[in-house]
Amino acid sequence: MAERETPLFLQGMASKILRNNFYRRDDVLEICRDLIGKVICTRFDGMYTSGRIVEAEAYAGITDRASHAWGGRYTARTKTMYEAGGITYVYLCYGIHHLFNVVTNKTGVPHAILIRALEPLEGLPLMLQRTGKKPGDTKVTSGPGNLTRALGITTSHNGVALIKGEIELYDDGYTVSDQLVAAVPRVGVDYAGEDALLPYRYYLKGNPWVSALQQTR
DNA sequence: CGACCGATCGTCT
DNA sequence: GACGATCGGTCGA
Repeated sequence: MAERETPLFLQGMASKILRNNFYRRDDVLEICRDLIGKVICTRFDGMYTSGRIVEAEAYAGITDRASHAWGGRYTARTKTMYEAGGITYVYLCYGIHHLFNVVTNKTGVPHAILIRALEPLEGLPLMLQRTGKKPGDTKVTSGPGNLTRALGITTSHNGVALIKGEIELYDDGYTVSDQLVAAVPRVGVDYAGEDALLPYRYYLKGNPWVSALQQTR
């Protein structure tokens, strides 16, 4: 069988799929920052979409009160995070929203990164159809719940490896200087006490697709 | 604008 | 039985 095809827009570019050596590093903050500017592609039932990551949050495992794995919680839901990096962690939030995370680090260390916003690259009409949004609405891929709806990701994709063709991340050579990356507290984690103040939310400064709230500069 | 609220259901206590 | 790593609508200033 022929090698799996490269996404159309990446052909001819100096692009490469992110492999396990990218995800299985120790520093979840470093990986989170590195994800800013990378490309997510999904292909479900022949329907293809892609977008560039402009916002993400790190969840630093058992010592992080904001993480589902805080204190070493190991349940049917959180066990995915304890697997080796390079897979998804997708869970249902508020009974409505499917939130997409990338699992990092090695087996037994439940680190994860929540992808919060994308700049659409390909398949925007399909994203608009999936979300019921109108052309020009930047909320189509802004916010973790909106983003998964646009990409077609649901909890049925929990635990899927990020190199199998359904959900993949790429480095297409687009570079993001440190000057353009902001690090601020995470959204919606007031329950986490002082850990709610940690600057674990990274975003591309000035990018219109970044989800609302304190777009400092 | 900002504050508030309902939706909706899996997960954990 | 309570509570979300959210969103979009409404209401009032």
